[in-house]
Amino acid sequence: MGIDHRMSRANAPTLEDVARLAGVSTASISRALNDPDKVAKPTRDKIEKAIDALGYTPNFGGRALASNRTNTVGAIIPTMANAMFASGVQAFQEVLSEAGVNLLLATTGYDPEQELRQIKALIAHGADGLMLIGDARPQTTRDFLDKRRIPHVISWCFQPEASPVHVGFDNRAAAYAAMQRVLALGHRRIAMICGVRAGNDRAGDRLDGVTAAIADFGQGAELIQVTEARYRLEFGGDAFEAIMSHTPRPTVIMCGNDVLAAGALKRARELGIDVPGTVSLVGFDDIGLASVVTPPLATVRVPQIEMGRAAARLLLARLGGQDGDGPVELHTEFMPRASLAPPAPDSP
Amino acid sequence: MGIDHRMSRANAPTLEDVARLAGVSTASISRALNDPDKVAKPTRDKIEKAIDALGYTPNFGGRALASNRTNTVGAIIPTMANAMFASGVQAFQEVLSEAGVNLLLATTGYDPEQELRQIKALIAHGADGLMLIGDARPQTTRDFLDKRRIPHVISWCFQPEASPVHVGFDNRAAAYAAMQRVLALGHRRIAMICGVRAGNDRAGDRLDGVTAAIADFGQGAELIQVTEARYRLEFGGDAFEAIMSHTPRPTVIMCGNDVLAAGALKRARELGIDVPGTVSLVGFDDIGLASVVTPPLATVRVPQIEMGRAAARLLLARLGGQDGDGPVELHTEFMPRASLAPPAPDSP
DNA sequence: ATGAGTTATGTAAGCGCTTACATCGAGTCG
DNA sequence: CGACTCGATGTAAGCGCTTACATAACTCAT
Repeated sequence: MGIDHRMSRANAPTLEDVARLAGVSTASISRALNDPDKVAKPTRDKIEKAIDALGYTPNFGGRALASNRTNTVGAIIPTMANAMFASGVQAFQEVLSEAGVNLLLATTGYDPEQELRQIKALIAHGADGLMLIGDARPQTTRDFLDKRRIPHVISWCFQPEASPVHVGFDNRAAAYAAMQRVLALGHRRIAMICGVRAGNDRAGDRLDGVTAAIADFGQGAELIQVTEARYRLEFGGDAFEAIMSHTPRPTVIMCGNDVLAAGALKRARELGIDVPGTVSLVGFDDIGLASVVTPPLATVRVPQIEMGRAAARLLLARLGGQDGDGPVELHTEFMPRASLAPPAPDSP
Repeated sequence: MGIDHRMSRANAPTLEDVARLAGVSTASISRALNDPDKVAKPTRDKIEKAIDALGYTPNFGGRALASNRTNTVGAIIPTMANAMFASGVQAFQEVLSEAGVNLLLATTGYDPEQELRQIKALIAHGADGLMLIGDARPQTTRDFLDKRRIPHVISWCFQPEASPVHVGFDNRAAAYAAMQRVLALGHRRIAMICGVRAGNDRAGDRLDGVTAAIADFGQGAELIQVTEARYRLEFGGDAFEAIMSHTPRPTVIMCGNDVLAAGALKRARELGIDVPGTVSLVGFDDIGLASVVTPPLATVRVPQIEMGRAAARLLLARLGGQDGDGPVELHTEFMPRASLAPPAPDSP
């Protein structure tokens, strides 16, 4: 390894090499690189030629040390296995990339301790700022972000009293609206397969929205069962099976996200339970999956791409010293599809 | 921004602060941090106490500059929209994380120029090494990797003559094997929806495998149509529709990946074409989607997680100055599922 | 006891870059 | 035409860390 270093160092031209070749000072080159307007055109040309001739690229460590910035930001998400985060992060990265900023990515598996560990790791690795998902995190973590004055944005959630670092949508309101649509179709016996709520405010908010909509609706509507399940196909299936093995059965099952709903749907097929004939299914997120399964899943469309982009823009603004125009609220849309139908007429 | 810097600097304790408080030299602290065995236990304890008291964390730039390492590696993948890459990258990142290495992530959208740009960006941002997907890249890019002696691994592909930087599976062989299985069922009129081959060796390899298997099989088997399509649901659907609107129709369509196959399946449903009654469909990759759609997709299982892990291990080994045990070949498995059945008896 | 060998610590020289400040020359204006 | 301004460039002092080398404090066989 020592050898490697020496070799790469030996190979790598430094600012001083460029300066010598171009016949200017290192300061001018630095300026030409970082703030071209400060350097006269002819000088800039000489410098450019020298840089090309040597194949010079600035040394990252030197730059970071002197300027105290890395032009790198971190994103910490629960998992990439969920297409929703994957596409959001992709959009996030694309916007950063256009601004010459790179992305450090880490995952937590929905574990708050893991999140703090990753926050520390990314900061130690030089991230200038962070993008985090959701609002549920221990005080320790909040304190760390505050004390270290770490520029960050929080995405995938939005509360009426959101702070300027938030960019997302109101999970509770979206779930409330979806539930209203379902109630309007005539459903009264409702079950929910909810994501694990510990350390995940979105899961809790979605349940709250469903609960509140049912309560506000009245007319005998009732949430007869709630099962928590980790966001994986098979757990969605297990939860579905558990719910359907109880009497009375619900006429509709609201699911914490599309993965759970797809798992439920798959299990329904395996059990010979007709969807939506026997029971309707509603998902959340509208990932690609939702429209490909049979029947297609009714769900809530979440603007994943736009959210990733908006998060990137807000974070870049904050890093640039501006406030950005946060908080940013994005809107969701209920997508009625064939997995949702009115309850069968013979169900009381 | 200037103010921000001054503030964060003022707040941030340096090695010297710790040294003063602990009553030792900065060198000892550096050693305690990077190579604890070199420091006696009592000294280490004093240092630890001082670090805790000050809340010290090493400054990234200083460390990178002095040691010429960042403990950061980059991964450049075509897209995160494909669950296959998403889960591979997740596994990659998890292994790195355990080794205290962080991940810089960038995407190319399958564009070779974009790949080179991202390689340069990640290197400029201090990546010690890179993980790249596939073997198809312009000479310019290869030259850059060579001249700069950038440690890297190449994943998602494997050729018999693979170099030690490869970790993946043989796309051609996997497609060949799948095609053999399909031929054994009795199919003779075959079509393929192939990924875009420009800048994507895996797409080409898969087509080659299919072609070769058909040629070797003989017995009147014929590849009657090949359509290239970008890896998106709707393009898979379009290709399916185009293929099925020609006569003679194939009895089976091999698809370049599961996304194309799922798109084809969706379109089949919309067109009222029975799968597998009228035409069988075979995918590739075995992403979660494949087993959730109706009918479930016959496909080729690719060890995404294990590939990500193996890539990480190999890259870490190479960064550590060892050769690692590359190349690493991983194995695929054909997954027969309901979207594949023998051809209808009335088809000639 | 003594010198060689070993281990623990300190000293100080950079790593490559940015940037405050100094300098210089060429306009501009009274 | 001299004082002054202003833009372009150079000078040089760090930024916080690692590490080669020097030094000090041991151990232990002789």
